Amino acid sequence: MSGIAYERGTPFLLARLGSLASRSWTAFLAGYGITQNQHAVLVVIREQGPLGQRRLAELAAMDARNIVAVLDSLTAAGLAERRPHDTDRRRRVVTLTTYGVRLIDTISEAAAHGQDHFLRSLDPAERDHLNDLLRRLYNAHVQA
Amino acid sequence: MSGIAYERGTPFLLARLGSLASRSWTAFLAGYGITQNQHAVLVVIREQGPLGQRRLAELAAMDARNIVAVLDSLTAAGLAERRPHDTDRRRRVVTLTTYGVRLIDTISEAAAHGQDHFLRSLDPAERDHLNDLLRRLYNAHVQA
DNA sequence: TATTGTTATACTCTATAACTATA
DNA sequence: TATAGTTATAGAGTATAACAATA
Repeated sequence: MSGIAYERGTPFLLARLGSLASRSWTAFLAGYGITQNQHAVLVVIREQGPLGQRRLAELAAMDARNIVAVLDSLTAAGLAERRPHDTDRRRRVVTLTTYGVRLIDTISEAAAHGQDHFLRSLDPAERDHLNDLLRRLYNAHVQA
Repeated sequence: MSGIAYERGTPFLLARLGSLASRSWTAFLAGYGITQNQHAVLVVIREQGPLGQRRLAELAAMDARNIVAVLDSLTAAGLAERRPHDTDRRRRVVTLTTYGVRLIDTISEAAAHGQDHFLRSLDPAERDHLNDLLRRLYNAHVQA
C-alpha cells in the first residue's frame, strides 16, 4: 500500500503477475517432465481433438513457427503424433498418444489441488471471480 | 465455449494470459526503446526511491542475479545510476536520472490510454474489479 | 558465517526473415 | 497467389552454479 500507484495498469499487472505465475507453473510442470508450451498444446488437443498445426498454435496462444519445436519434442517423448491429413497433403494432423492422454489427465487433476498457495491472499469468492474474468479474457483473445 | 474446460485453473490462466499480455506489453514498450524488465525496475525506483539491488530485484519480481544485466543496460542508456552506499561498502544504491524519470512518466501516461484494446471483452466495472484483484495478488507476492 | 553484488552458462520463449510443398 | 509447415537465427527471460568483497 505504500508509495504512489505509479504504473499498475492491467496489461502491466497481467504481464508481471503472469511472469510470477509462469515460473510457479513451469516448476510444477517440470515435475512431470514437460514445459509450459508442451502442456498448453496437450491441453488443446485433449479438449478439441486432432487438429492441424496452425489452428493448434492459434488455440494454444502460440506462433505457428514456434510450435514446430514443441511438437518435435512432444513426438520424441511419445506424447503426441503427427499424421498426414486425409485430403490436404500440406497438412499434418496432430493427435495424442494414450500416454499423452494419461499424462495430461494426471496433471490436470494434480493442478486443481495445487493452486491454493499461489492464490492464498484471495478468499474463495474472489478466486472464483478472478478465474471467471481471466477465462473470459483468455477465450476472447484465443478464439478471435 | 465448445469443449470441456479441461485445464483452466487460475495459475494456468495467469501464465497463459500473462504470456499474451507480455507480448503486447513488450511491443508497446519497444516503442520507447526499453524492455519489460527495464520498465519494471524503473517503476519500482520511481515509486520507492533509491534502493539496493537485492531489494530492488525483490520488488520488481526478478532474481538478484538477473537484475545485473538490466541495470547495466539502464545505466548505459542513461536512465539509471549506481552509487556507493553511505556506510555499507558492499551495497550499490540505484537511482533514476532526470531522463529516466521523464521517460517512465511519459510511458505511464501513455499506458493508461493503451490498455483498452486488450481488455475490450470486459465492461468497465469488470475491468476495475480485475485490476483490483490482480493488484492485490501482485502485492501479496512481491512484498512477502 | 552471512550478505551484496557479480560472472558464466544453458534452456525456454518469442519474433524476423526466408524457404518448400501443396492448394 | 495463398496457405501449411518448416528452418535458421537472434534477443529477452530465467535458473543453476560458483565467485569476490564486505559485514
